[in-house]
Amino acid sequence: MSVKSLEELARKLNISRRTISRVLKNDKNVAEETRGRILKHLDKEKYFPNIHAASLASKKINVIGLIFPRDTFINTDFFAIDTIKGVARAGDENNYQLMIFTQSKFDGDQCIQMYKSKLVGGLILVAISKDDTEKLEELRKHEVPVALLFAYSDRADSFGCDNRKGGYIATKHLIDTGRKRIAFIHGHENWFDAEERFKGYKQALADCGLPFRPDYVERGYFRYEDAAIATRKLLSLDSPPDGIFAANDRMAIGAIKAVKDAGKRVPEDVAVIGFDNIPICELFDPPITTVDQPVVDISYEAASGLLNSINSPHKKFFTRLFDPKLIIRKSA
Amino acid sequence: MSVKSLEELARKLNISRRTISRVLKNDKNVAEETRGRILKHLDKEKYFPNIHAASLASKKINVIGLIFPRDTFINTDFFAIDTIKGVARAGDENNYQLMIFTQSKFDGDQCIQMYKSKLVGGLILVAISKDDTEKLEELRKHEVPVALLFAYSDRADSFGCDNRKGGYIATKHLIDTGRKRIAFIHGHENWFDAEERFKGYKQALADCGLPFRPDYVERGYFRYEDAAIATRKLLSLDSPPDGIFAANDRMAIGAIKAVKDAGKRVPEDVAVIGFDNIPICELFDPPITTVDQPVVDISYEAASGLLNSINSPHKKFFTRLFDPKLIIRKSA
DNA sequence: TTGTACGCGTTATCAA
DNA sequence: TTGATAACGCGTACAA
Repeated sequence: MSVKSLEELARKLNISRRTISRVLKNDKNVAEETRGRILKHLDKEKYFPNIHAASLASKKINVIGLIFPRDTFINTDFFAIDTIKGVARAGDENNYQLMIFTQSKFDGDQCIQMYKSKLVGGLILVAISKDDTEKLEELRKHEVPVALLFAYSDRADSFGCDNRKGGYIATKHLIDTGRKRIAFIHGHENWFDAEERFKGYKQALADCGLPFRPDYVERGYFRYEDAAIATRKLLSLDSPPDGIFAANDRMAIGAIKAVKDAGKRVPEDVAVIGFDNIPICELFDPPITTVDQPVVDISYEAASGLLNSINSPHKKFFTRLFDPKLIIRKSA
Repeated sequence: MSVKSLEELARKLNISRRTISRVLKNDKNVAEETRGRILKHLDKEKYFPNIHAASLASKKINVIGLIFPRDTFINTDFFAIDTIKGVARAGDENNYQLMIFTQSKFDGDQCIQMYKSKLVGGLILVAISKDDTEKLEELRKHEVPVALLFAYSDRADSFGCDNRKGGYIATKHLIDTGRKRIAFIHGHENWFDAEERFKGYKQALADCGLPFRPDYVERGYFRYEDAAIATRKLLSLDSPPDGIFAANDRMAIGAIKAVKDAGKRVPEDVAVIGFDNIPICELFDPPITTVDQPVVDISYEAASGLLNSINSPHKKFFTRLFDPKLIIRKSA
């Protein structure tokens, strides 16, 4: 018992489309008697408004897109779900649907295409690299509403974790627990987050009067194998570190493995702290001390921000940083 | 330099909309000279067809929906990304976009709503429980094209891993490596997968002439804490098991922890095998032997199957099972 | 080979 | 309070 259009309903009830539309939209300008009659029919007739017709006529789009470039998946897969949760929640609350796109690498033209063809009303770009950030200019020209998630630029509203602070508190924790020779395992070049964590690391060292030693910095490219290699290198130094801050948890795991393999103990001989608080941290042996990013919250705010800028476009962009949280477990 | 409709383009070129539409659709019935002229303009004018107008006119929808009930996220989060990858790939290949919905619990009405309102052309339902499977009848009545992913019913095409075989090879591996007293840590009631894995477990025992002992079966509800409790219980038996097959990796981790905490070694004293091959397995200490489901492939096929049934609806449904693979690491 | 004109199912303006 | 009617932008049967 379902009816395919307002028109059909209207004919059945001998009432104009417009009036039915009014009751559907809760418009008050309808006689109670008429409203009742329509509602009763609506109950048993099951009418589903055609979204395309509505969008076409109203020029409104209740869909936002979430873009995951696949080449960054290596770093984002573990929080993709939390991201989706946060964005979906904001969407639900505002009656927006969520469309997900995974691109092999960030593709600005495709983004413009999706917007211009009215597929989406705006886009959330997840963890695009510094290079990709340049391409935002193009999107801006086309007035595509955009929110950056875990990426930063002055060409779009940006949402992320205060990674510098995170790097600071991680390093500070190592210092506070008595470590004097603290190494840093760096992530990718051109990656905002690792860069900021590195700055926090250096700042903490400086604030506490510890020297910054370039030989205590190795690249691990966010991968645990590379972090293990980096760690072996660090351990073979004349004066090996007694604390390691890895720019993400995956690398912390690699570091811990390397330390163990070298016959040393974590945290007694070398303390290791990570970043991200991925699920494995809690289950690992030893449980990994790390820095937590409130991914769901950040994503929720990014989506809310996007919806906001869809409804009231602005030219002046902002960056919103969320506080990271130290999670102390056993590895440091 | 962008033009908002075919109409506008047509006026600029003094050519009818219909002809432009023809070159856009690669229709051959266009004079080469005309085609060239149009293409040249298209280059600089940047025209993006309005998707809603197209859908409205053609009655075709190039969007499929992927539904994740949140109450099952505890078991699905780790493969959600792989699922999205597989589905997105199938979509890309067929020019379909992907829309994602996370429902707090499976909501058939909302599914019907999305289909009837033309938001999506079909749906992939991920890991809905046996109970929810009942609600499919309603979707069928409304002729919603549906593919079940990691769930099974004779009311819709179903795609998943051959969990019984998986349970069989996991148990068989324990037996083959000399274990005689093999326990099973069960998942949730009403969960297809755990049930099937359990059947495989029993089958393997039977085939190898080992007795099935009800006291060797404990529920772990897919959670690692509960699995740890279950394991403690198992270890306190008069004749404790020397091998444990946990219905998922999360529980395998709990089991391993409990075994270690009891002062025993894995795998020497108790071998532990899991299921799913989640990322942590490889990184865990010891690395966890488990059974891998080809999640991306299964998802890809589910999506392809859905697209297929959108284009040629069928009343007779099928179930397609994919082969699991034993991944031997150190825990068993 | 090209073009006309109607239909798709809404929204929204304006008049009754 | 209600109802014609014109958009919205594209697809397509049919005609030229």
